[in-house]
Amino acid sequence: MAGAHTLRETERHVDERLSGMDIDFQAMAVTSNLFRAASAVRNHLERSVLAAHDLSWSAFVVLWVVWIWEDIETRDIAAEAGFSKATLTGVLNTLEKRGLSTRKRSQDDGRLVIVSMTAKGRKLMEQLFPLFNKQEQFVASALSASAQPIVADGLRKITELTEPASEN
Amino acid sequence: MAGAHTLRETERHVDERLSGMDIDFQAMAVTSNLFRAASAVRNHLERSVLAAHDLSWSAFVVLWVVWIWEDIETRDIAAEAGFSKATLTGVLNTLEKRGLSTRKRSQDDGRLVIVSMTAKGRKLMEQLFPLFNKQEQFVASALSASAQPIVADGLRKITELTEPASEN
DNA sequence: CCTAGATTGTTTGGATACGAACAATCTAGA
DNA sequence: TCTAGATTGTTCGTATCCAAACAATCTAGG
Repeated sequence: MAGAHTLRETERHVDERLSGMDIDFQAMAVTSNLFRAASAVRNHLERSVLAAHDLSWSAFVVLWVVWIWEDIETRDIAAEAGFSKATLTGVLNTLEKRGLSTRKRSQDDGRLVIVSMTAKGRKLMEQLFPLFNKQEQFVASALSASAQPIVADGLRKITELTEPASEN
Repeated sequence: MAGAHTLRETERHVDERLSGMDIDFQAMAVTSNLFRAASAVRNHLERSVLAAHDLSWSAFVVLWVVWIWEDIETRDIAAEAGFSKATLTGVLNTLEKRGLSTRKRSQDDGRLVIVSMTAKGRKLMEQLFPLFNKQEQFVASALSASAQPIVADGLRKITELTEPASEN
């Protein structure tokens, strides 16, 4: 993952390569660093926290959403977690098989399915999330105290700007 | 993708849910916003630019890396693009099938494979990248002029901190 | 009450991604 | 020179993910 070139080398090389074109390098740096950072951080969290518990990234995300919102409808999980309902079906099957969450049909609306955590799932998250957050602290420690809220806020604004209004 | 709850609602709900625990909310905001932003931006770029040319995300990334570095070894592409060499093999097959790139064995080292672009591939990138960059500008426009370099720089620091030293 | 359309979760088929095993090639040390 | 180990790209098996089609259910309008 590390790359034969550092980020700075890459940026310099790109600058030269595109010198003739009318390119916004600042904007390019924002997005390309965004993807690289997200990938690196996800890998880091998977290896440092999730792997030991044999949890995939998406399984953890779903577990997290259910833990936070408690008795949540599956359509909301998909929206909250950021992937399709088709994917969610598979993840919920896995979580259910491992006894971490359960499904039940809504009584108000027969189409809806409500997901809730088992005691085992809740216990896992209570144990896991502090470890996860420790690594999140490590990640954020790359930023100065003053930069942290600017970055967090900037990322939120980017999300709000680019996230489509509809879902699936 | 949009979610039944806004980011602010989610953050508030999470704050309440975890109020008893010793959690670094600032760090949590940084990482969770990071993933959400990356996902939203990737979707936005796929739909607004790549879909019309029937290019997958990773195909575009590989094309980009090859375009920038020109006659690059596959091991470097994988490192630069951020995914495994197994994945890269498949992507290069696709690109080659569509006549956008070519492979040739290195003459210095029989194990290595050198990738270069075809004229068709180069033409595509010269047409495509300005459009891509226009959308990158749109993404970055979510940030104030003063925040842009702070965010770009912060993301780079996060990458450098969390990216593992070795690869594959 | 009835029914056409909308909504939801699942299934299906196909694309994408990775780790492990493998063959080809190179390198270092005797 | 020869060989054991390292390195590289590909193949294979498996897991993950999505769009489209589908069945079940709800809702609005007559």
